[in-house]
Amino acid sequence: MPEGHTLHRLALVHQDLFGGQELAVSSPQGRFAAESALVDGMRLESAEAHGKHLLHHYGPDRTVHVHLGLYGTFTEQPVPEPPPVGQVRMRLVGRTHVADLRGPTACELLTDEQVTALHARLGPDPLRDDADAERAWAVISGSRKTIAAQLMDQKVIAGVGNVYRAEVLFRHGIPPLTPGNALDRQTWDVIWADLVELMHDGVRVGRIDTVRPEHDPAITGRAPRQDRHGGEVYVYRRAGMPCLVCGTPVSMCEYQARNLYWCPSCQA
DNA sequence: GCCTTATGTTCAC
DNA sequence: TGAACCTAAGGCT
Repeated sequence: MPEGHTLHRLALVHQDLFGGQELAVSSPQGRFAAESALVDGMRLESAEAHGKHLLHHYGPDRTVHVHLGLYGTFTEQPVPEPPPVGQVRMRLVGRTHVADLRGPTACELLTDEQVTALHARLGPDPLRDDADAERAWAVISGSRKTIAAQLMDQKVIAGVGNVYRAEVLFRHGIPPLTPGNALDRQTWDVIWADLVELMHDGVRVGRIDTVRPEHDPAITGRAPRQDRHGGEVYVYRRAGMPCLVCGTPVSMCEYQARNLYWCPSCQA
């Protein structure tokens, strides 16, 4: 679930369901109890996302910061408020809906200064209007680190995760281990533009779909679709399965403690 | 039912 | 480099 598109979608949903309302904020599990008391009953002014970080702004020095990590979830349901099921770190209750947060890496109250610092340590986000792709290019093109490594570095570019990394590199035939300083400007422009489009699609649809219609296995019959990431993709988690474009088995290796997927033929 | 794995990050050594 | 965090889903028995 949680790459940048998930958090931006949550920000939109929360803005829609809770924005402008005074919320009952609690921590049924207890681990956020002391801090939730400091925003309980306050009006949610706005919700925003930057990369994989979600921010709920209640007022000066009253911003709740959430990072879902690998398996955190945020779920919404209509009122009335049901008894909490499992470990609910934070619960929001508004006029019409209840939202429960489970298993996050981070759920904490930030001062305005800390919010500023958070934004400052994150790179441009393809899903934000204020994103400056030039900043990311300056870092990438000036480094020998591979494009695969830099796409996952949140201070270089915010919101891209393992799925979008694998898919955007595949879609443009880029070998994952290409050093950043060996990429040409045009290739970077194409990567950025495609991330903007793919990730906006992800926000709209609520899952990651990257396969172009002409390669859709349901149409070409080349391979069964695999759904474990929630959408339809070219190479992510398809190791050993035939490439949807050329039929070569998809490669995988462990790279910097994450699985890296690519087509050895299309991305030679 | 049990085991493995995961779209992520931080911290200790 | 590896462990910790601590949840859910899928595959297996």
